[in-house]
Amino acid sequence: MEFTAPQSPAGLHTTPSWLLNQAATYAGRLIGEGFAAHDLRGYHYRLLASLAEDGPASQADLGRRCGIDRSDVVAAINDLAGRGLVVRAPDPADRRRNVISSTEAGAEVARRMGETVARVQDDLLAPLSTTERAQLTRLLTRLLEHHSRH
Amino acid sequence: MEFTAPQSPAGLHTTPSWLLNQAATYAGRLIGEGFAAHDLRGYHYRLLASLAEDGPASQADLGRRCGIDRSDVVAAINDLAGRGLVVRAPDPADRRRNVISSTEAGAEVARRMGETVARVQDDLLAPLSTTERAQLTRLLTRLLEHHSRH
DNA sequence: TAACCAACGTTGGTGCGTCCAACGTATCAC
DNA sequence: GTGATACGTTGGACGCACCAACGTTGGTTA
Repeated sequence: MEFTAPQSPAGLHTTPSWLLNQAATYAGRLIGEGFAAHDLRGYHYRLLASLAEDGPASQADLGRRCGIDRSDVVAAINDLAGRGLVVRAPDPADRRRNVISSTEAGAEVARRMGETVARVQDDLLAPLSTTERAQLTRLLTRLLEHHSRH
Repeated sequence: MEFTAPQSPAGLHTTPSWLLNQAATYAGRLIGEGFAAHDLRGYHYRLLASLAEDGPASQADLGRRCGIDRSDVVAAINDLAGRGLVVRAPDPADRRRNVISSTEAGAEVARRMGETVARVQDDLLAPLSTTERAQLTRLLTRLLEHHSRH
């Protein structure tokens, strides 16, 4: 893949937030291309993966689990339901809620997209040794951990 | 700042591209808030910083220097010119081109936004030691370097 | 029981960053 | 001179993230 990095401003080349942004943009491009093969996007994968891993949930809970706004969950679930990857059923115990469950087809798509994601990691981290990959993962995890507990 | 990290899908918690995306999103939020104080956005900063560091250039060259599409450069330069931060003048040597130069005010705004960016780095990297910050920067640089030379 | 507040799904809209296609104009290489 | 290329510009698209508001339903408290 052709990835032409911006040349400047030179000062940004050593600015962590810029490097982070660039690396994430590149990773996102790889991921996006991989997902395009399934004609789905990031939101769909997050939802399918969450359903596969943690089971059925209301839309609001799904949104919280995946870090997606309630309103965006609606649209994504519409897409997934339209393709039979997910089932939306009213919750008899609480009529405000819809219970979303993955279908067999949905679980299969989640599995294949997961493979795509795994392949992308290898592409992305190709220049780093195993130790360095762990280092990077650890540093990023620490960063996020810290900022999520304000 | 309140940053509520998504809970799941659990598998993503250790996926580098996901961590990268999350960290970049958070950094972008910090940067965006800082820039909002100047009523400007990322594109504007990149352009102003590039002009300050590497001097005047045509819009196309600016786009290449900053990694911004030509068409997006047009709009951003319109904004900057409208605020007197930048001057757009036809290039006498090549009538296809506009030469964009930073004004004094533009240079000053670039400087102040640069300070904002520096402050954000400190916020962002707060949980990491000096050594770890250098490590992170090095790893990300290696990553980008590798992928930009395909 | 009635009043109130909170949570749910949904609609519609905003913003930023990125990218692409197409046009008319100007320049360069042959 | 002709054809390819670069330029600025317009107008549009997409993905992700976010917000305000509404009607409906549920829980809490007076």
